[in-house]
Amino acid sequence: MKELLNIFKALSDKTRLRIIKLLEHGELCVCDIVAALEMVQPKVSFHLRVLKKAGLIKDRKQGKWMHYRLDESDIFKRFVTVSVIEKISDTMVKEDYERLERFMKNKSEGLEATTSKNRCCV
Amino acid sequence: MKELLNIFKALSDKTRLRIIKLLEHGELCVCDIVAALEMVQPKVSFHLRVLKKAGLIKDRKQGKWMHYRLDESDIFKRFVTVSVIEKISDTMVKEDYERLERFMKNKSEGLEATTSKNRCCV
DNA sequence: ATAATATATAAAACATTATTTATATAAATT
DNA sequence: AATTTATATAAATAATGTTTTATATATTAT
Repeated sequence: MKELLNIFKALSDKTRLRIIKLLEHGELCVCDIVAALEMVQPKVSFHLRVLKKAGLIKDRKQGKWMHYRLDESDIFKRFVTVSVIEKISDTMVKEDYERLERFMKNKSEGLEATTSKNRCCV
Repeated sequence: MKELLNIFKALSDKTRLRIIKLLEHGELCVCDIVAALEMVQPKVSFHLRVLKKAGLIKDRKQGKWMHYRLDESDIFKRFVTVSVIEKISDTMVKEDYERLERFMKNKSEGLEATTSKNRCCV
C-alpha cells in the first residue's frame, strides 16, 4: 500500500505531471527540463527526486549531466503514466514542449558553431 | 489536467484508499465507515468530500443517512480505482473489513430485537 | 414540542510538501 | 591549478493538507 501511495503522491503535483509529459518525448537532462518548464534548477531536481523515489523515472549519469527517462518496466506504473500522458491536454504542456524544442535547437546550433564541450547537455 | 490532478490527490492518502477499498464491498453509510476505520466522524466526512470532489464516489441521501458508493461511470477512474483495489493487500484493510462485518452484524441483530428506526444506518 | 441521531461544516491546531536561497560536489574547461 | 558548469543537497520559508474540536442542520423518535 505504501508503494502505491508513493506513486499517487508523486503524480499529485502539476510540475511533476509536466515533467512526465516532457519525458514522453525521450530522455532529457536536468537543464533541458529546467529550460522547458522555466523553473529554477533546485526545484526541478526536487521533483525529479520525488518521481524517482516513486519508481516512475530512472536516471543515468553521463559526465556532468544527469539524464532522466520514464521507467516503463512495471506494467502498472506504465499504465498510470500512459494514462497521464493521454489525459493531459494542457496549454501549459504544449508550451513546455515548444520551449524544449527551441532550447534543443539552440543547443545543436551552438554545437555547430564551436567545438567546445563545455556547453549544457551536449 | 486539473481533473487528473484532483484524482491523484484524492488517491494519495491512506485513509482515502482504505475508504475506497471498503466501498468495493458495496454502498455504505458514513457510520459504517466510521466504525470500520475507527475514526471520528468529521474526519471521515472530510475524506469522503475529497473523494467526491474528485468524482471517485457518489452519494445518496436516505432519511438522515448519507450513503456513499464508488462511481464507476468513468472508464479511466474505474480503471484507477480497480487498480487501487487490486494493488492493496494490507493488514489494515483486512482489519477494516472485519470491523465492518462485525458492525453490520450487530446492526442487523439490533434490528431484530426492536422495531425502532432510530438506529444507525438502518 | 423536545430529545436524540446522523452527518456536515467551520475554525484552530498540527503535519506534510513545495519553494527559495545558499552552498557543496564533481566533472570539464581554460 | 583555477574556473566554469551541471546538478544535488540543506536550511529557511511559504503553502497545502489533515486532524481535532466545537457547532449547525436536518431527520426521526418520544
